[in-house]
Amino acid sequence: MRWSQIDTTPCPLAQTMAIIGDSWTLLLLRDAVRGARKFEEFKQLTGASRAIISERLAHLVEHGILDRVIYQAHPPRYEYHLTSRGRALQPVMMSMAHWAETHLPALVHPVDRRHTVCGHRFKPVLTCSECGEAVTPETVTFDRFQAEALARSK
Amino acid sequence: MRWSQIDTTPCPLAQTMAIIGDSWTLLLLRDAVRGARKFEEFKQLTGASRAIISERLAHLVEHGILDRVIYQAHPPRYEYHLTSRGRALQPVMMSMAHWAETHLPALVHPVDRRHTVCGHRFKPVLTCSECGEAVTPETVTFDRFQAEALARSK
DNA sequence: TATGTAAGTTCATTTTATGAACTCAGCCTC
DNA sequence: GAGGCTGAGTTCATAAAATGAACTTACATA
Repeated sequence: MRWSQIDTTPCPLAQTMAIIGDSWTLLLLRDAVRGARKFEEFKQLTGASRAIISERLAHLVEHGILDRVIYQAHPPRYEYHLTSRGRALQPVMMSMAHWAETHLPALVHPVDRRHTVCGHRFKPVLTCSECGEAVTPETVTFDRFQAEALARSK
Repeated sequence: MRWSQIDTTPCPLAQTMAIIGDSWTLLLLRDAVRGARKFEEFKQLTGASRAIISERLAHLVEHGILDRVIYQAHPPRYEYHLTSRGRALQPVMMSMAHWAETHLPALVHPVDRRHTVCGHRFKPVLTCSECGEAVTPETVTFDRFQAEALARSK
């Protein structure tokens, strides 16, 4: 199977990877969250080539993660704005960043991540929508996944 | 800049992507969480080519995400087990899967994700370690990121 | 008139991915 | 004891993607 056909599988992880799992794409989103808007800003901040930036921005626009809005008519110039769907990827990015801070402390700089509701510097904690307690790898089960894995591995 | 040099930057997101951001790698981890252990299981479940599986598993072992343990001496046969560092990536995968469920409902099957502490089917919610309230894109700031973005874009 | 800027596109070269076939070492069956 | 089967790979030719540099277009500024 080709990676380019990964978006034909109904797995939510595969679908998400099909949209944001390319090399550079998540860094474009990181910079969009940091406030980048323009083509040259993305180029500067990520360090990727123009062709990649061009292709990946178009891909994100196509999937409703970014909006391409004209900000000057002559000559046409565009900015890329995060949509609400794009902003909704922030938990993914925070989880990834927090994993690196915890498990690769020597390789990364610390992040000054503050919660404006309480004003504190915080760590992101994944919790259960029903009971509010933290969810850990030991306290979660994926019945359907496990059933499928068993079925497929036969 | 080449993607293969992305691991030289101190950004936590870039570091995480350098380890799990390759095509197929996250699907290998997904299947490891679902219980896959053996080379042929990973091949079956992901659909990637042998060369890719071989290379990516070695990469994950090298970065301490998987352990390669021998389970038969003659001929040598290995299993790949998630390490605690690997299991710690579950919040990342849950956030990604939940994003797809919310924003691409037509493309993915639902996930039966249960919290064993309370027994309920739940949605993962990212909360603040300090006040316990949900963290949304609107209630988080990244001062250091924003300062750097400004500095670099000058 | 010359230089600069923004957002791309094009192109030649280098790197990766893909699928099929091959390997190796033992096991299982007839 | 010959032939096939299993598991975990490796090798190879071909196809696809990434890279960096140069080019383009349409204006603005000196």
